[in-house]
Amino acid sequence: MTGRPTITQLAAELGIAPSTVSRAFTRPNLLKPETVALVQKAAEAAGYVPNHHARALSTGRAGAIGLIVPDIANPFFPPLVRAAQNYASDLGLSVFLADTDEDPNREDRLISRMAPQVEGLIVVSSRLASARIRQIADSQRVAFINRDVPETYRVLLDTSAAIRSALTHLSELGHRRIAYVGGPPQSWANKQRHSAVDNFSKAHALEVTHFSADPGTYEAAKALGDSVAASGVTAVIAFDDVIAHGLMGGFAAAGVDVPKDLSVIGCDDTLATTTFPALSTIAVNVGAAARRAVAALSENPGSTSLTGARIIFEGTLVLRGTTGAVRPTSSPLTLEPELDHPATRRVQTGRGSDS
Amino acid sequence: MTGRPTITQLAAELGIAPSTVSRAFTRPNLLKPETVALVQKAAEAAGYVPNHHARALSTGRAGAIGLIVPDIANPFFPPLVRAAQNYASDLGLSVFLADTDEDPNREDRLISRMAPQVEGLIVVSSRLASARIRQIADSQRVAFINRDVPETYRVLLDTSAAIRSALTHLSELGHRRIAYVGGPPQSWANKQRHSAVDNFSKAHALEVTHFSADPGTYEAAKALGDSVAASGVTAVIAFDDVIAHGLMGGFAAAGVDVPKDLSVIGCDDTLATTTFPALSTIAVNVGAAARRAVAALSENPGSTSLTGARIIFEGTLVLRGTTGAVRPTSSPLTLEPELDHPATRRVQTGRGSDS
DNA sequence: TCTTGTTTTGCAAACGTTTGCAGAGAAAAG
DNA sequence: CTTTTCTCTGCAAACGTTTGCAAAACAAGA
Repeated sequence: MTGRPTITQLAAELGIAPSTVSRAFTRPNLLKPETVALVQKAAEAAGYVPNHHARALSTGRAGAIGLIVPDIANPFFPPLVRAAQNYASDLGLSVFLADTDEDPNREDRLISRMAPQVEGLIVVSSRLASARIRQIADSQRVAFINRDVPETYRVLLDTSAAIRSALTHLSELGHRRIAYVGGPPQSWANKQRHSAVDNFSKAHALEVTHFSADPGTYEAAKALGDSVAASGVTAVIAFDDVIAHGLMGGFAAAGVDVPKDLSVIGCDDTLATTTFPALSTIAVNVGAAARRAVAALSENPGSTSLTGARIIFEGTLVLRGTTGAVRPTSSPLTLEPELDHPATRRVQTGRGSDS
Repeated sequence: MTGRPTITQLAAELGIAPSTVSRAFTRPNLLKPETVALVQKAAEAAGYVPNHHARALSTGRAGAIGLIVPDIANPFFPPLVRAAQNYASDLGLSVFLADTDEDPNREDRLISRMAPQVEGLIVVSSRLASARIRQIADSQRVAFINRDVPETYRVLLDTSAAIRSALTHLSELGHRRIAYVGGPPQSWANKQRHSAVDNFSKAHALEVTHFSADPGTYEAAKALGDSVAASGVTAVIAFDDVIAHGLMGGFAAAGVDVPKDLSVIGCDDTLATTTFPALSTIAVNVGAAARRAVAALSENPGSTSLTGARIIFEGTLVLRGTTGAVRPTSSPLTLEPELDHPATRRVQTGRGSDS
């Protein structure tokens, strides 16, 4: 009828003051237990639910956080938003979700628009320039995931140690020539993985060829399959599982057997068991990262920005079915032969603050 | 310093009334253009952003909608939330996302908790009982997707026509014994697809065996691979692409070739191009459904509930690489032979209001 | 019975907007 | 130069909470 009942209506009905009703919910220990019970019964009966907006206006606390991701359709993100949402829910917070569509401008707009109405923001895999990020972090409560800009609050899923394990493992299997197939070039994770591969290889006399499946899609990776197979490498490390999966699709189409002809290791463990053979990959604790970020936002609700921090969760190598010993004869596969040693295509090796 | 500037502060600074400032944003045509410009400049300079909570409190419009899904990690949902979010954003609405974890109680709680703070709710693939749904629909503005309860506002992705096409196609290829591998039993889509297969088969002398990959996961489906292969069917229609994918995993492990030994057709077109061979499937317009639901919520903002409606978007069969002619000799595959004609396992054929 | 102290409740202001109503000018009409 | 009509702006109340402060009620100590 008259819409949802309000605290004032409840109070009138019970012949008590609105403030008392309010306190029955927010600070019941200040009230006589019987009063609390009375109010609760009436509230229950009337179907009263508190108005978040009024509360937010009064307390200055929004009761919500914002979560911004580049592309929710990428399988890396759903588990993350799930974890964030669950944990936020436990803390009594709702979560606004927004998708930037990989567009930095959209991301920037989204941040400005959401920031004022929430307790804080979680920005995952930001595509913004470092300078802008620092600027934002100065005036907004925002936690970044997988973006490493100094003096911001950031939680990072670090795979470099796991990548080193992966490379030593490959090396023990006899692999000497490996490929790294990168993803979105602006991605911090991509840069990080790229250099992890480079550094280790340099130190251990492995020869690495770089490829880039630029938008990071299955199709892009699949299209790269032939070139990778023909490049003479015997193992490949992919930026993430969807690229690994795409490569495997390309390999299968080209008749290249994994792991007999080529070993492949993915990253993120998003699809691992859904490929055949099951994908060896680097598992990464997105849930922990998400929860850490949520927790950070829920603390110190007063402050206008988060104090800088660099939280790291390390990934771990998990071996499944796509890695094996190098073929007895490591002679090139029978594909249209390219240049003997194709000039190793280097894809941006920048090691700035957000590498 | 003093936090974000407010309308009142802006007004004071400019020596005008708060209402004028407010109108400069909400009804600029009521004001002298110069005044509007003046206010806008000052707002820009001061970094003013309107406070959504205050606005919501004053207008009674929340400026946000809620989106509730059973499991964001299931690849069916991300494109849907993406479409919903994009369209909502165009309409100036934010979106709250929540995940019920397939738990009806959690879903119920979530609905009650979110409903009061939003313009309306979109509930996808609800696992709630029909009676409860009707009850909710009576008092809340909620649009359901893929749940068919009379007198509610619901948009349905109807695949039955496409399933008929799929079956006639299989039939033309010579298939006579097919399997339907179902997903979550409470799912409307599952019941609908189940009966579509049944009805058509009955009418066209196809023999259908039912299986259920109950929680609907890749693993469950993969584990079912052997039984399906051994059941003597020559084609299978899966509830969705992840089940189809799981089955293909199982088949691959068992040495069963797709499509030579067995044809498979998925549903939803969520992974289609990422399998090898590429999965034949039924494409479904989740984006349209999501947009329709958002639009419904944004209309008639005054009303306390949505008027009943049944919007249908039909799926279409898309043939890729997993369907082929039945094998010349349709003799049973060489797996441990089960009973000759395993009693067709029937999985819940209920055709109630939410079938 | 009168203090004094404690617990429980009420009053009223505040949070930042929006909006109906009315007042002030300015323009148009007489 | 009035009167009327319009355009523009201001006043103040309202939205539903929370919360500092003070009043009231009660209990305890004297």
